[in-house]
Amino acid sequence: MNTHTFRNWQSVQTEVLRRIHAREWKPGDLIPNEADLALEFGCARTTVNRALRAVAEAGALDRRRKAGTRVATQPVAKATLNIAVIRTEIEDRGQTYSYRLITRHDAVPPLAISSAMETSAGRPLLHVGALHSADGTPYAFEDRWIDPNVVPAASREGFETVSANEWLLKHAPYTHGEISFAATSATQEDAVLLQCPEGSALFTINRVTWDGGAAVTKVRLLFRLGHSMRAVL
Amino acid sequence: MNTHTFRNWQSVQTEVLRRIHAREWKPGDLIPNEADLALEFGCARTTVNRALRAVAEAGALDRRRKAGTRVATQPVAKATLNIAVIRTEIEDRGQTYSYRLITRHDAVPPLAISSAMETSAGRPLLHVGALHSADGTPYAFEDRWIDPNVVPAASREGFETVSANEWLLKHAPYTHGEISFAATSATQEDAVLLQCPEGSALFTINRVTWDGGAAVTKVRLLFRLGHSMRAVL
DNA sequence: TGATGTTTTATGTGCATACATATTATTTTT
DNA sequence: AAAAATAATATGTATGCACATAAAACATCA
Repeated sequence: MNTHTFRNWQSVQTEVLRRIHAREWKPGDLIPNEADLALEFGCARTTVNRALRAVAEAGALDRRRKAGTRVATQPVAKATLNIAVIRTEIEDRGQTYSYRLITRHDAVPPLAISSAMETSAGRPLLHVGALHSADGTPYAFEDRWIDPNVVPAASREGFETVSANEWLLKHAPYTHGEISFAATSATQEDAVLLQCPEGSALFTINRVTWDGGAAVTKVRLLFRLGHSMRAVL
Repeated sequence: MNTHTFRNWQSVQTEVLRRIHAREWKPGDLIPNEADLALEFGCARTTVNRALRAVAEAGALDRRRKAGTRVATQPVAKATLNIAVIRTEIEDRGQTYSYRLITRHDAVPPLAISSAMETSAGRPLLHVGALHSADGTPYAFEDRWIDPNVVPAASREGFETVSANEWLLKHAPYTHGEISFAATSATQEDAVLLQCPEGSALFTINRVTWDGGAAVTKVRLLFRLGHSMRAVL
């Protein structure tokens, strides 16, 4: 049949994807093992392994030791979002970025914040509010809590010219984090800041970043109506 | 100094991440080349390569042939979203899923749709509207256009019991797609369907999937207020 | 029958080696 | 001095081999 040989892992990957796509290997099907495929493709098992691993990482194959490799039944689409600094996000679109600090003070956070950050309830944290604008129009409102015990340098930073969004990325390392996206209605306060009607649908990002066991910061970003976040599948 | 050897790529990866995190290798820094690291870590260059490749894929390193490997200056956070079928999304939370087809007919789509799908302006497509519910309460409204030329079988499918969301994943292969997230205000029609106040902030997903050069389907998913989409960083 | 141990098997990984390839750095030529 | 050819170098990848590991399949025993 196919006398052609596949000399590199990319071409093996392409062929594997083609077979999945052409339904030669149907969802749920167990595909031949690496050794057999290597024989068929005329390459080393290592090469097949590399290709199958890549396809599996992309979500189209499920692999388990001994059980073998099968075509994913629920090809859970994996979208990789690139979350950049707001300033560069705006500048990359060719718009002019401006920034305005609104509040910056130490305060005891609401319970929702202290429990999400796993800090003791009564301990004050650094609270920063700021507005990011694109071409003069409000773009996003940043509402952030920072733990000064975790990032002592933040207490000495005014955040008057550099946003916490940007400053933290540069000065506060983190090991992991959680992010969530939602739609929220603009409160009266939000509406004033973002210069939009009260009740507007705002795209909202909530993020908590951790450095090991301690929360570094929790931020809520409110984007003006019309904002959308894109990704490829 | 460190007499310890790193025998596997995961431990090398951990050590590399530690150094980046501890600022031993600062953002922008050129790190030692693979051969030197292999020597230092007491393992093969292949192993170092595997580890560095993984870290680079995660976004913390930038690698270029001959130029070497350097710590990413803009650690653009990459969040990987798992977009599942709505039914399983609901069932995985232990809720009861129900589905109701609202409309299904051939129609000439608005220009916004036909141009996004790159179909000729006047050609009718299959239009499906359906409601997904969790524990009896409306959860998401699905507004979908399907190209019957690309998925002929869809014309023979009633979508009365199986949602297009689920049916397409099983029957219509795709090569790639775009997805975007936004917040929109509920129109009166949306409000009735989702049983929420008019003007409510709805989390919205817009997705177009392609099979090679042809658009398979374009879908708009409106989620009830309160819905959020999570990911880890 | 059910629990427990053993074998088998497919994937996962490490290593030495060789060569490929993209870039940068250097040298030569015009 | 600019352009072109050439060398040097770090990453990228293919291969054969060996062994690790998880988990299914099977056998054994109470």
